[in-house]
Amino acid sequence: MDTEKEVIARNLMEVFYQFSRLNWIQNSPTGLRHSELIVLHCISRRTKEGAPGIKVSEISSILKVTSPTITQILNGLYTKGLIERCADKDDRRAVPVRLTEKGRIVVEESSESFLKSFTELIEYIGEKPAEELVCLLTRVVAYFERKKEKTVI
Amino acid sequence: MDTEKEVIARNLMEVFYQFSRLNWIQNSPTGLRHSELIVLHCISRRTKEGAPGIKVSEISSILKVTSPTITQILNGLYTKGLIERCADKDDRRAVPVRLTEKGRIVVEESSESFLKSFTELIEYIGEKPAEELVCLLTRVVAYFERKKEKTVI
DNA sequence: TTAATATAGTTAGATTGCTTAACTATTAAC
DNA sequence: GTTAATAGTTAAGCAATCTAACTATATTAA
Repeated sequence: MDTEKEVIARNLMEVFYQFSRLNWIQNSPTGLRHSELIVLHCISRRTKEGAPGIKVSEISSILKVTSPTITQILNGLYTKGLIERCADKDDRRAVPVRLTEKGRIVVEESSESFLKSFTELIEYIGEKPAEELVCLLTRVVAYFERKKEKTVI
Repeated sequence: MDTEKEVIARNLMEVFYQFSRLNWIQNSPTGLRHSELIVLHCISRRTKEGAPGIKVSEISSILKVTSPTITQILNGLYTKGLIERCADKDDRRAVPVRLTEKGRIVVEESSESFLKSFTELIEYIGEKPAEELVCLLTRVVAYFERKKEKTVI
């Protein structure tokens, strides 16, 4: 006989699974992969803050993936002419990247449709519930990340 | 200048990203992949309901992946001795699968630790908030799945 | 100053989790 | 009986990572 908690736990697992297979990142008309879009936005965000570029290690750290992962994604974006690689004047090892004009256009367009998609989601579930969702998911993330640390030790 | 909704939208995107990269399926001591664990549990659930086995198409439908995906996972589980393939007496095409004794043991052990992990999560965020989370995520899933249908047409 | 250590990024290879295409055997519909 | 649909399988391909190994550069220690 399941306890109340066990029922909730099962429901959580199930909805987590469903979410895990969700395409909340919409497909790009320009044929970019999801990972590429995310990195593009990451670069855009940083350069909007006034930085001349963003380094592989910074993207890697922000997105919590390894730098070879970022390098491969950047290679794709570079091939598609959406980013350029610069030289860092303080550190010859570093390779800051920034958007090309083409990249900026792509980011702008996808930002708009992205934002539209999410503001509509907020309208769908309500503003207060959306804020609540952010809060709850943040705590879920915190729980599992702390659990992961414990497991490692 | 960002509107309130845009701020919430950004926060949602960010926490969705973090959540999507979360390992809420814990690693199996027996070296099983996450996908294998999920399929094992799917089989277990159905056979607990009294069915003699579950077909590829049923798993495929429940988990919302294609049948070649399921076949490949089943191949792995079969190799590891965790499932057996049966003959369907009504339809010679169908291949119902069920757990071996070994598979039952694996499912039992992982079910326990799985459930423990999630009941602790529920204790962490609270029972009412956990129920709220199920509800909210379910609506998020519904929103994006409906949005996907629209896009296809 | 030189040597040892650490760091930034890259390439290559491997794994996982899917998908689609093509196929065979079987079943259902006409 | 013939045609169309279905169940499952195999093979190949793609996306999204990771680790290992490497080179060049910067930092630290001797």
